[in-house]
Amino acid sequence: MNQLTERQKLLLTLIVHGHTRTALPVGSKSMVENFNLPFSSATIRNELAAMTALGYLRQPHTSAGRVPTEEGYRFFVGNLVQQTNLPATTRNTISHQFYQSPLGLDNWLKLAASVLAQQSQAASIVTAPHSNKISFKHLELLSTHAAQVLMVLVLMGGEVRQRIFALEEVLGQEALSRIAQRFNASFQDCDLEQVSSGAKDLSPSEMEIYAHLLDEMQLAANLVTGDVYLDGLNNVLAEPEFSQSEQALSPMRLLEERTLLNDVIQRTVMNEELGGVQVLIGGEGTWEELRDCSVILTQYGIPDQITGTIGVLGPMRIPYGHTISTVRYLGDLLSDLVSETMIE
Amino acid sequence: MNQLTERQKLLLTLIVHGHTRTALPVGSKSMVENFNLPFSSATIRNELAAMTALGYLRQPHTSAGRVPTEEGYRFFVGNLVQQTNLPATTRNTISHQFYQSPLGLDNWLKLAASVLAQQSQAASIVTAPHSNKISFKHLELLSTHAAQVLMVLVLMGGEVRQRIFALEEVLGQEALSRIAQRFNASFQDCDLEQVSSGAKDLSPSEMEIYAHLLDEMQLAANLVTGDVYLDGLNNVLAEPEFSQSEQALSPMRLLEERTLLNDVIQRTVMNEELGGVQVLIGGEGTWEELRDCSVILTQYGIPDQITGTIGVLGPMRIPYGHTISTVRYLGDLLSDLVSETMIE
DNA sequence: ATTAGCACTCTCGAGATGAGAGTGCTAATA
DNA sequence: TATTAGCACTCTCATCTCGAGAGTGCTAAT
Repeated sequence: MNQLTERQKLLLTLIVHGHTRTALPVGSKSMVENFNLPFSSATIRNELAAMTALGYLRQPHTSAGRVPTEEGYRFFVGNLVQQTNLPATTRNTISHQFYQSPLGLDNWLKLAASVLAQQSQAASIVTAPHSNKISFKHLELLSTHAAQVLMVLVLMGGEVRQRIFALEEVLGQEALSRIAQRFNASFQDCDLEQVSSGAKDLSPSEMEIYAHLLDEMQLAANLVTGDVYLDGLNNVLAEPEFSQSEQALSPMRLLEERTLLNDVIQRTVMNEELGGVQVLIGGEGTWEELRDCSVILTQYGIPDQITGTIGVLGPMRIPYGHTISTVRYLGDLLSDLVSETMIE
Repeated sequence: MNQLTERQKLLLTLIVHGHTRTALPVGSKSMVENFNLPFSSATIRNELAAMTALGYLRQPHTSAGRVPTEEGYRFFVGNLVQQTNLPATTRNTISHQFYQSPLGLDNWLKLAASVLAQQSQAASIVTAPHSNKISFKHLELLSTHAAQVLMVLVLMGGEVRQRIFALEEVLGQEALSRIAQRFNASFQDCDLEQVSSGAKDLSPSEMEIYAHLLDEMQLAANLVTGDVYLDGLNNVLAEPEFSQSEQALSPMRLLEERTLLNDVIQRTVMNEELGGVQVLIGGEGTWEELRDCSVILTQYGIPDQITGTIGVLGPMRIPYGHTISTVRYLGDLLSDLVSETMIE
């Protein structure tokens, strides 16, 4: 690992900040002017040449200023970025909004997406929290119309799932309630496996209902269907690097297609740094669509029990310090909210 | 009302189609070539001049071809568009997808949005169906943790709403079930007004729960929170008229901001034509953001009971015939699905 | 090790130019 | 009278040139 001198680190930091602000390459002369540094532009040029050779900087063309490479950003985020805690006033404004918002997890998630988008001036992504291990909490069966039944299933963690189906035979509300009561008694706190092995002496109608119950739990376990809240798409579209609409399409696709998003989230949950916040810079060689983007993500919720993801997608020159802090703060906030409303 | 000759109608139709395909102004010479018409370009020029004077056509600049004006599109949609029914194979492909999709209204809505976006090559909008008159169907109270309670409320129409709150006093599951049972008995099929006037002899805890119940019903009645499913945003971004990212932002804002969307939907439900499908061309003087856009909407569900909206936002040169047919078909499909799963 | 100076390179915006497509008008034609 | 051929004219758009501006690398002096 090639170490940089302190002065080189300073220069890298300045270039990152400068380029973050202006979206333009930054050159030696302008650096001296703007930051009035204690050395001359020629000195800086020498340093920049060295860092370019090391792969941390890049020139869009001969005789332009320098721009950080992916490597450069990675080094910056790994070693140089300063972990500012969000100022107290900002924190208060945000938590106040949550306090004022109507109750309910989905409202909070929407709000989190909205706040994050506004704070980071980028696109935000919030996935609904999801129990890793599903377990049965409560079942309700309601007669709706003829043989049709509305099934409401409550899982550990407070996840509520509903399904409407029709039975072969018409059953009244009393009969349905009795069945629900029986299932509630036998499956209390059972996980998917226990429920699937625990069926005995069922009548045909009970068997049908049991099948739907099992199916719904399985669906919840795999949960391809988890809600995803997006906000601030226009922020990323407004960035100059995405001004040609083609360029903007690829990251947009990522946000719209669930599968890609899941892929990114799953592969990113590996290591723990920056207080659990993950930073993915420029696709990391894996995601061609993200060549010019960075993604900043964190998990929230209760580890190994019920977790969701909150994060941001923006241009590679996103203000890392502030964005990382914001993502972490909102992640912690959502974690608190989730554990408060958690069913034990 | 200025009537057009048959030939002028033909020419208008050709211009609309031509411009829909190419996004370019279409001129007299190219029309003769492409459609080999039985009259010369000079004749066409005369006609075009007349129609330009009438306000149906417009020249982006002197000596360019013609483009339909809002008026022109409106005339086209009002008198000239042919109501193609969707080809049977397309209909089958679509309904097959619904058949294959996992059960559940929200999945259907997502699917509808996705199918519509793909078919129309524009942005699709689907709002969740919403009961116009809220009425109580069933209440369930579950103890979660200490004094915390999960309330699950089922409304007529199968809408399920949930809320978590804490009581002053800790109540066991049995006590909660008893309260729920009592509420279920007294409020069966009551509407908001009846529920709000029907509270008598309540214990302090019951009073708390009752307040939450009432609040949740009120929330459902106003339903600012209704889910909206969007898809195909990239389709509209890909259109050449929105290639400068600024231009694209305004319609995007419309889609992201709930309020604007509701506004458009509400004001557009007036008259019935084209089989209930509404066509809003170029903002109609009211919505500046939609100057270059058209919106095609229809209501689905059961009129006056539970309704939602499905539609499309695209460039003004959207293929009206096909898009209108598609919106209508999907609206009908959703209506069927909703009434099938309707709670009486 | 740092810096002043200089020649050189590259982008970017401002005109200049010409091909192409389209128009309106006039006069001839069916 | 309706249609059409012909023509002069207009406007855009892509391409080109050209000079200003910003930045670089290198060399020689401090």
